Amino acid sequence: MIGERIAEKMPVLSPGQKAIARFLLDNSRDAAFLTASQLGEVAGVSESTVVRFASLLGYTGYPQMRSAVRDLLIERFSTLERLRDYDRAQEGNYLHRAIAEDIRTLSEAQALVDTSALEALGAMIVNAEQVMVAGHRSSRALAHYLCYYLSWLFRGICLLDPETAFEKVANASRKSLVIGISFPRYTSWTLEILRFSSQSGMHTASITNDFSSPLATWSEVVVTVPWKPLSFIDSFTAPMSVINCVILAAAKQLGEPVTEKLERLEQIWSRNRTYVRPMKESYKKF
Amino acid sequence: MIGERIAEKMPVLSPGQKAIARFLLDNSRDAAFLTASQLGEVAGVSESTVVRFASLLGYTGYPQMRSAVRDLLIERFSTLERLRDYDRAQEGNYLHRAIAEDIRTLSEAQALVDTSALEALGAMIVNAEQVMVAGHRSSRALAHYLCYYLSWLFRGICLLDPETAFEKVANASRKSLVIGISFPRYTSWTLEILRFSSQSGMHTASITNDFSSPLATWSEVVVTVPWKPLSFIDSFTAPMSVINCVILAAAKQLGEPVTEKLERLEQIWSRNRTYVRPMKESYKKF
DNA sequence: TAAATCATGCAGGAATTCCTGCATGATTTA
DNA sequence: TAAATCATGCAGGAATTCCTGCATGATTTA
Repeated sequence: MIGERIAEKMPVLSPGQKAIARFLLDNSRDAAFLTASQLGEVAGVSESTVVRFASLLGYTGYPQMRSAVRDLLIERFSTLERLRDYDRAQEGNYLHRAIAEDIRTLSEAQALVDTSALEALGAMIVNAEQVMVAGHRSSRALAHYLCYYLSWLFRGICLLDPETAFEKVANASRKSLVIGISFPRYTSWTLEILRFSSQSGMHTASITNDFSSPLATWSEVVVTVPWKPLSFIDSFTAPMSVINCVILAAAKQLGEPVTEKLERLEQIWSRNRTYVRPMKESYKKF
Repeated sequence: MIGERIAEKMPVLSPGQKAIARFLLDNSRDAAFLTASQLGEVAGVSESTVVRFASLLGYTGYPQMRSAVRDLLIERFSTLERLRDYDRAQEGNYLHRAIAEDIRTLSEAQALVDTSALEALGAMIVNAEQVMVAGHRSSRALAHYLCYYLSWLFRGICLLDPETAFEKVANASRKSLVIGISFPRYTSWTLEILRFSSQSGMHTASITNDFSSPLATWSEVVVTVPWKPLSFIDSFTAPMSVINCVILAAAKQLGEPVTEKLERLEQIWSRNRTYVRPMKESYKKF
């Protein structure tokens, strides 16, 4: 596979060669048909550089590299054809089917998603003094994700953990919001937190699979997500997508300040080197 | 379109030309890549006949005809891709569109998913003495999810955290596996962990967006997931689905013991009241 | 700051691919 | 049956594409 060869050599590639690599990875469909000089042109380097790139990857020449790209393209093409012909679900191995199942659930989620509930939740988040998110076991991943992005935009975002959850809720203002995330089989912990919060007079919301969920009883706003387990796994693909929607809805309610906040974060990140530096410098490192 | 040109000329074609025409129509996928003499060979005629066939169809030369075949192929390819995309993107509000975008990315993931890489990763997990997962910031949600389910089936699963990550890796056996999860813009921390692990002689793998990812450099196995940000959010819907696949692949490699382990877990959960008791009883409670 | 190393483009020759005149044998027409 | 027409392959030249030595300027190292 050419992708692997590129990955392997990535650190030793020169800027021009990286340009070629990126073009190949992003546009393999078109690259499969280009001559060395054409590829050079679109990548902004000379024909020579392209040819040398091919031999650097271990091909005996440019034509051999192009064949590799072609094989890749043909394979993708056949996969697509096969998937179409045999209607997603049937064909492919168990991994393809697993993703197909997620796609189906997600389509359902799209059809069923309750926009007004999402926007209501968005508004609650914006107006809350503090937002606490409760999710346990597998749902904790979702809770973490939600908290992570909300904390880009809001203050007082907090991921509840079993050790201190009740204390945190007990000490929070009445104007705070507690969001519970749980899917069958619902964890007792999340339910207890939500009940306690609701009974303490706080605002509550839940992200769960259905209105019949026990969480719904203690929630002012319920965002439902169709949910289908995959073998023994819960498959949180659809909930993940809907949580994106929650974040977007909250951001939209917040309005203007979002851009400003994001810009400030950008500066902070670059000052603190949170992310890998862009290409050219990381190249130096190796 | 070339098909029409062929249809038009069909009655006046000689036997050799008909052989070419038939090959082109039946195998346009492969024909798009052949030279005149190669096409002649597979069709059982000489190069000359192929070239003359091209001009008979009204092309100025063989390369022009091949371009037409290529355009056809590319168009079919894009159509297939578009079909998968359900084109719901248009309708609905921004929340519907956000989910539609996720669906599209997921379809792409399904087409591109590298089954062999997933299974290789599954095997690595099964054979590792310990499995440590590194994910930071938004990717931490994914790392948590992966760890959570792996710990149902395997011992020695561990979610690395910034405080003790290097110490844990340094003390782990060489037979352990470190899995890095990161997407653009890659977090430095995850990269460092992976590099350190790889240089310490441990097994490494990564779940990332592309072979050109810096993580790929330090990974024996790379599982790629197409990844598209949604506004300012990363949208980990597709990665979430692929992580399900990783878990499934590992479970499948483990084989028989899975059922047994799950049954034991069931007993433990019910003994510890981890989950809310089934309907009837929980209903009484309220 | 100077020397060394490296990436890159250009140029020109090598290799490949394409095109076409001519010869040959098959098929059709008279 | 004989002449004419046609399809086809071969051969060799034209065009395109690929490859590599050399020079240049950038970057790194000492």
